[in-house]
Amino acid sequence: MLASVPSRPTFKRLPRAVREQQMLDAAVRVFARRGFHAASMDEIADEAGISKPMVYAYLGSKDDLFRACVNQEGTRLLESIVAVVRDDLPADEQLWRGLRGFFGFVGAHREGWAVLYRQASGRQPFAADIAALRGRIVEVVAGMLGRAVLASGGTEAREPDLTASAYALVGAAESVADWLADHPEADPDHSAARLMNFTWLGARQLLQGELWQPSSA
Amino acid sequence: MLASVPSRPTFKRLPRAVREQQMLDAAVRVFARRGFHAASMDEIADEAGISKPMVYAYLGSKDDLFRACVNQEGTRLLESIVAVVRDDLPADEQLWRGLRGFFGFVGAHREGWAVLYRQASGRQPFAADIAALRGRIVEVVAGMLGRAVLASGGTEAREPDLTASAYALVGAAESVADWLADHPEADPDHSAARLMNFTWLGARQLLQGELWQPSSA
Amino acid sequence: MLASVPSRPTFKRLPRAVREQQMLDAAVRVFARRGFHAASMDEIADEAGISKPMVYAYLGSKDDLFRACVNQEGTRLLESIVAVVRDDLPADEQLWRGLRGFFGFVGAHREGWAVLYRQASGRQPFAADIAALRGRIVEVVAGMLGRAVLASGGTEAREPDLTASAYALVGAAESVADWLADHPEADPDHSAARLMNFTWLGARQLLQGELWQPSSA
Amino acid sequence: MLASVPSRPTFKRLPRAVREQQMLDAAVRVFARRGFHAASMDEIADEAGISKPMVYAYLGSKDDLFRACVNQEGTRLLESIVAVVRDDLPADEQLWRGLRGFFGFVGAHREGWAVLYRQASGRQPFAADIAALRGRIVEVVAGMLGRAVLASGGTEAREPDLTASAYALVGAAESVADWLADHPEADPDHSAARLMNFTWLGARQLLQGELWQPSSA
DNA sequence: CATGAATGAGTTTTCATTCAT
DNA sequence: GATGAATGAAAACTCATTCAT
Repeated sequence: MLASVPSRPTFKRLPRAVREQQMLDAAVRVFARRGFHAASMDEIADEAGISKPMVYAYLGSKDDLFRACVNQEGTRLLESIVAVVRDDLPADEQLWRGLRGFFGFVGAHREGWAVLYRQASGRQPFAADIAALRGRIVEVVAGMLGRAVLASGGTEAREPDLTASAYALVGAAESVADWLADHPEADPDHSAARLMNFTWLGARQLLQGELWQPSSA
Repeated sequence: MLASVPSRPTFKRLPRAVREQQMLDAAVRVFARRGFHAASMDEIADEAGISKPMVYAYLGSKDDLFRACVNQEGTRLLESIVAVVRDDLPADEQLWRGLRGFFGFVGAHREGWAVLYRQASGRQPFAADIAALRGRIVEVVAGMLGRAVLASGGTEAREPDLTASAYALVGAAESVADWLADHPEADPDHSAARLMNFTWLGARQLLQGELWQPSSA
Repeated sequence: MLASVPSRPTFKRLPRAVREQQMLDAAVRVFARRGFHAASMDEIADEAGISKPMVYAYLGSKDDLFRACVNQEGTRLLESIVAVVRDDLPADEQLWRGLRGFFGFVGAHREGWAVLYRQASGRQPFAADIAALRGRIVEVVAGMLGRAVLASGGTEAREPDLTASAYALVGAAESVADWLADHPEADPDHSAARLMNFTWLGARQLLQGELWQPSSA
Repeated sequence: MLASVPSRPTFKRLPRAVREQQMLDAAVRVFARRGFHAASMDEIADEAGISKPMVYAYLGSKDDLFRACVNQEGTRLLESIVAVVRDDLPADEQLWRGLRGFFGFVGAHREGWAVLYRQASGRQPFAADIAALRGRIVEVVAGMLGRAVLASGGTEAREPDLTASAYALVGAAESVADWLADHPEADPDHSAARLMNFTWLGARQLLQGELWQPSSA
């Protein structure tokens, strides 16, 4: 154990898979820190400890690279949710676990979230990727809501209503998550619980037929 | 008659205030269309039908210009909400009107909304401005929520809870607005009502003390 | 006349037309000197005594710029030929003048010739422009050949034969011109005369019906 | 039988000469397709089905490689002509065979021809190589022309005249070849015959002393 | 008041070339 | 013998910003 070779960090000639992952991680950090446009390939290469041509050789153009980041983080996010939801649990429990998974991801991967939400949502070429991701999440959430309504004795809800409610819920979650990402001292589980209550009680009332009516036109 | 003032159409030489407004409006459009970084001063000048040096002379650097846009649109948004809310109305009516005001602004000024909300891209030098403005909006919404709760007989809610709920509400509203924009056949008031219900019923239950509790962990 | 202002070369703020011409001329020189790919926009800007962004502002991309060069020099070449050919002259005289115009241009505008022939002929995006230019020249030459044949008592030649002969003649001329461009000491008129003889006598014999026949398959 | 030589298909580990030839052929194709500057060593290595370092190990730098291509194709072209010309044939027959050999090479090795001829792009470091090679070709053609003239009873022609005629002939041939490539329905031998006639009759007349004289200037 | 002309600095991207295995 | 990994250098193109008129 003693007098071993002074282990310099294994600098050069790593296998492709390793380097690619290093680059992706560096890219996520830099995109989150600067935003897509302000991020420079130079800075990303620096952050990855590699030269720029390697980034291009392995991951392609800046757009390709960003898309790869979005896909990676998107997949991680989805997995964070899906991993904890189990079909054999009661509906409310499913929703609760999904929310915790979501907020847990945001709390633990601020950078990934910034890439997905603050960078990609608005930008033309990537908006589609994000929309697709959000669509998949909405689908999952709508399914959970539907089962939840049935379970709590409601009549079967029309699908458009469920989808719209899911959009609202996902939007609310995104917004809260965004706030969470800027407040590291906040507790993700607390946010999850608050939103769960909001959602669960409101949705239950609403979908069970109680309605608020505007008193005037 | 000869040598009289050559009456070129008085297109140009507008008073400063008018020109500044033209520029700001053009800038809002371009920033919304492209995002801050991708927007070029050239395109903004073009959109305003004026030459670039004028933009610099009147509104200063690109950063200054963006800040001016944020302030203008933020003020407009706040006014859209405040203008329709009247303190002497019942709390739920206030919330309903506020929501419609908000929805109305987002629907009618998507560009302004994009500038205010979508540009929350992290560490730009004016991120503080945006954060402050979003803070003020959330504050207003939180205030409405709080009064609504009190009015409907709830106990006074803690402020962080209200703020978080306001974030959720704003996020839900934006998400629904996005969905609306993609579904022109849908009725905005229907969406507004659905969100109102969601909010009102959920908030009422929640803040009146009923709580959903996780059954485990 | 005396004590005039020491006329520093009028450096800056030239009107657009002048600057554009300066740039085009510089570009022709650099493209001729280095070839399309090896020519850098930096060097072109330097040669024009202007900064790179001006080149892009006025003439567009490197491709655009090159195309502009090709068009300018192509037009000049065509004009060099057309300007000296007069329809009321005998056919052989027309051909002779056309050849002299062609070789005269090449002798006087080596750079333009290099741009047209050595750079543009092979390169995919510009080959079409050159093909069109060559087509127009061939057309003119075929017309001259046709009238020449008629004038010297031949039967009317079939058009494909004329076109093919014109292609051969133009190709021959291009090749000789290319040689000429590399031998500044050579006399363009001498080359013109030699090719004229070659063409005129050969074409006359050929088109009057005399044929060389291979003795074996 | 166990532990015998693991018979991987003997694809790789070819002897050096074979590999070198593969590389040269690939390089010729790529240089012809893209031109010298636009051709990348990557594409050449790919086309040869080998890795880049091998190209460098066997054939040296890009310049070296191009020079090798020029030499190979030049030799092949010369051989195509020389192989079919036999000194004991009549002069016109020699010229005819030479022409057909030339045409045959250009038709069958357009890539080689492009490398040799179209890349005459001025001042590259190996312009000298190309010029030398073209010079040798022209020399051969000029020789044939000269012998043809003598054989048909003309006075000995001056060498510059022959050289210039050879340039014209080569240029005419290339131009016709280009035209042929665009008109697949045309008969190559027909074109060859037409050019032979053009050349033969014109040259005979010209070099036997008949001259066209400009009537003016 | 208003603008065409001009540029320094920085961005993405590519390429010939070389090591270490 | 053969190659995947790696890079320095340079090229095309853009942009915020400023004079001189």
